[in-house]
Amino acid sequence: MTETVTADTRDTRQRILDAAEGVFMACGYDGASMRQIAGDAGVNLAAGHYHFGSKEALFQAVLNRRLHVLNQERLRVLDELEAKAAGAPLKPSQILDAFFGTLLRMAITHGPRGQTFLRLIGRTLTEPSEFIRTALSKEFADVLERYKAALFRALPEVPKEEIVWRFHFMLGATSYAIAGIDTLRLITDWQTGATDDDLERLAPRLMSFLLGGLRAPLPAAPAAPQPRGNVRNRRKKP
Amino acid sequence: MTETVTADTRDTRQRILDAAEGVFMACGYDGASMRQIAGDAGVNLAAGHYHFGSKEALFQAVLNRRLHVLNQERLRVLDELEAKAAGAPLKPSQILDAFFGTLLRMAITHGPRGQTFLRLIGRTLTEPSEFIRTALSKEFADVLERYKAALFRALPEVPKEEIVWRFHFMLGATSYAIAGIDTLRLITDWQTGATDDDLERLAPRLMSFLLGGLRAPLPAAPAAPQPRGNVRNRRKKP
DNA sequence: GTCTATACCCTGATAGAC
DNA sequence: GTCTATCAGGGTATAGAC
Repeated sequence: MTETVTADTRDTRQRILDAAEGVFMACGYDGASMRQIAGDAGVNLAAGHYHFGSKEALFQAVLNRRLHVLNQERLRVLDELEAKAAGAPLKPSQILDAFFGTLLRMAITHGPRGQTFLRLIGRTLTEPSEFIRTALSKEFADVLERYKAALFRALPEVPKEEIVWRFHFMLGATSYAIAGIDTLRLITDWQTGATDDDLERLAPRLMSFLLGGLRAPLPAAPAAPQPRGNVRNRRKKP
Repeated sequence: MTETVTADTRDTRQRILDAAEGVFMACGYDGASMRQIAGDAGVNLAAGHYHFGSKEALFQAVLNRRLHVLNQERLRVLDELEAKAAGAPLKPSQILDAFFGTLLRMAITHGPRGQTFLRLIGRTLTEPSEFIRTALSKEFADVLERYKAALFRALPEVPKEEIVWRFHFMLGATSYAIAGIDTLRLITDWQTGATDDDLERLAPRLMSFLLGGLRAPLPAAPAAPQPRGNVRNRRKKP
């Protein structure tokens, strides 16, 4: 907490970040406009550009502000688990809880803002813009590497390639569940009875599902498509 | 095939639809522009509005063109399975294959265009715009109702609410896996060795994962958070 | 019926006064 | 550091030529 910035400045930046978080969450990156963000934040349009330089940079700032602490926490929890295990492989459920549970817990403990960010994360992982992919890739590199390694050790009988795919699927189920916590209900037209504390009810259900998927029996043939009519599994590799 | 429209007209409409499919897939709804679509299609900017009325209507047309036949096929396959079962409940794996397998198979048999559409579907399910939700809700209503019922019968020991949630998660894992079939690889920075026939390798892996998740053991306590340090499961209900 | 040209608005971004 | 005024470009939609 140096005093390179005045208290007033910090407030402005913070207000812009908070407003941007909400607008990006509600409208997506393309759908959001700097004007609306500035309006919601109660600041001038130019303030956003002054403090962050561009819309892209603002988006990255919004993302990193919470994503970084989330991923640091994920690393810390994993460190703790591995220290306690003293060299023994962790249980898959421990690893999943450290990765996905930490995410959900953070959203709960951070109140409504945390939920907003959680949904922003869910949406963002599906946005394919180049710069977003770059930003996420950088931010996630260490964490994914560590967790990937932990899963390899935890499931030595499962081919690594399969674990990677399943991590992929788990990420998808999670971001989708999070992003659509109030959206998908309309698509599917199902009343899940959820009202306000969706997150606390979501967590255990999601974790069970993920664990079941991760530990599922391997697909019939290791790398061959299902026995159907027109398979084309000729590889081009020599 | 009446001749209310000339062959040339049909080509224009088709070209616009094909171009729109690609652009919407690549940029999302908000990110796509009518100018780019018209450019890719080799038609004038106004042609899109003439043939479809608006950007929203064009998007719906792109969606429904293939989504409708997909969902009809899903219903047909389910009918067939249930007829063959003669009143007995289906196996969960059959139901999942009818729903998700049909999707993946359609993408394969329709060639590169099918893959483009597949990814568009994946992206679209995460778009929160009001009109998209409405369109999807209408298009999916029957299919989801039928498959939901089939799953209830197939898994009588699992609470219905839980099945609904897990269907939700499966949709997420699938759309994400599909939408990110070449996107996520960059985020995760993993080489999965996949090149061209990702889809055929994806299908069996995904199906195993989904089935494992669907059949996972139920969460410990029906509606209580996991036993952790700082649980706050005091409900506000009286 | 089909396409061309254009209108009109909103976007992100900037320069310069305060 | 903050704000006003403005820019150039791209957004959707439409009036009117063929």
